[in-house]
Amino acid sequence: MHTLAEENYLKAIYKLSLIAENVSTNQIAAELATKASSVTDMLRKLADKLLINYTRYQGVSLTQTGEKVAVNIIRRHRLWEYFLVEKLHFKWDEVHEMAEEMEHISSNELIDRLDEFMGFPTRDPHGDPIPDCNGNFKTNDLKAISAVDVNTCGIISGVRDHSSSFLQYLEKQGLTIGKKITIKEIITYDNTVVLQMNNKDLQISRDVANNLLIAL
Amino acid sequence: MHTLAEENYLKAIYKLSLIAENVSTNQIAAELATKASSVTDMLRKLADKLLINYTRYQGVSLTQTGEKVAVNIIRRHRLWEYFLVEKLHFKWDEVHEMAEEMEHISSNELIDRLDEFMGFPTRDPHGDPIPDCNGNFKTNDLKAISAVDVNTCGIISGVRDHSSSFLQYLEKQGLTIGKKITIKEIITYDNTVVLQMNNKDLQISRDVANNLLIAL
DNA sequence: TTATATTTTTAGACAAGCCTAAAAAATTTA
DNA sequence: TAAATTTTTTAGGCTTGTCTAAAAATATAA
Repeated sequence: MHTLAEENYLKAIYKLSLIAENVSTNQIAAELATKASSVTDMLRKLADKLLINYTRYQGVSLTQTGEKVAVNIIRRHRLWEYFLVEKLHFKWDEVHEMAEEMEHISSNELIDRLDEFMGFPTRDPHGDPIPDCNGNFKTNDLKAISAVDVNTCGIISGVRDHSSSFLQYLEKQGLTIGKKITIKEIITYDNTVVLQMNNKDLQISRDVANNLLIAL
Repeated sequence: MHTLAEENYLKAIYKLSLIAENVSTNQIAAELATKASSVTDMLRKLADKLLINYTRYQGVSLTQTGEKVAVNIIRRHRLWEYFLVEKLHFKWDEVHEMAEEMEHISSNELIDRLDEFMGFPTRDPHGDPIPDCNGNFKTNDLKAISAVDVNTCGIISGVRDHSSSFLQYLEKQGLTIGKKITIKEIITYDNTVVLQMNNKDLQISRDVANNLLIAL
């Protein structure tokens, strides 16, 4: 269907589109750890295939077709992550790279059967929504802990940083998906956040609070 | 670890090595549906990496390392085929192309866990042995139906042709792995073979008899 | 054993996807 | 608004893996 490189570009553009409508060449280059000139080459190719809207110097956005392809890649990625954690018992910080490879297996029939086999899960192990076979999924209505008021309580439901070091840290602190927490205090000196979980207090840095999402 | 192309060449060389010790450039080209000149290029590369023994004009054989890599690819292929049939309920004629992609997912940890998840199967859906995590597997001691004497009986245990048209034909005739059959007669005119299965007679062509394997 | 046919390799080219260096366009700053 | 800076594109090159056409080596046949 599409080459590996094309799929990775579409995924990157999709991800960056969530932050800002129009995506710049440099942003894509940074996301994919490649050079701006390489990005320009690929953008022309993707535009030729009608997967993106592209005018020189003006940045890009996905076409409807492009977005469909991107969402499908994300569906495949998240379903394989779910499989790896729920069926093969990998930890949530171990699955990203494997899923990065597996998401390029092309058969949709395979993915739909995998979905069925696992009971049509709606969230991956990091709390991100899994698109269904039509590409529909609930948009996450989550807030970073750093963005809520003191005394708010909520359920840990997602992360912004998917790096294994961050996920390992959360695991160690017991800050995993589903846990109920209350934001007790924000220390003005360095924005450290004091949480309560299972009747115990826990301090997390501003950085961690920025990357940990809760449902209110 | 190795590129997709390298893995496919190693697999092809391994497969051809089972028929004849030394494998020729043209044989590999035919197996991979490519040109002899392309094969020569790749052989030099594989030889540089010490994966094959290669002298110009003399054909090739796998080194120990090369064979290990090849067997590992076959292990991955067959485990994924097993997964697709046993867990996702695909038919045995539908899984080859998918497994062809999946066999290149690189993590060995993933494959070992998949193996465990499925209870360490020893045969794939076509009856081929699945190498264990050390690369060991039972060699198939099977015979083509065309190669056994009249009145022999045995269990259908493998196929030589993995094409979906052949597998679909077998399925339709009920000639699936595990079935007990007796070779009743070989019609001298065209070598048609008359089988008995479940007390019913069944005629198969010489071609089919050549590609259907039984354990005695 | 020489001629013919086949197989294999070499030479040179091409597409995909990447790179560096330089030019062009857009943006920011003064 | 002109100058400086940043961003993006172009130009040209590299690697991988493929191809065709031609040359070289090997195998077969007369």
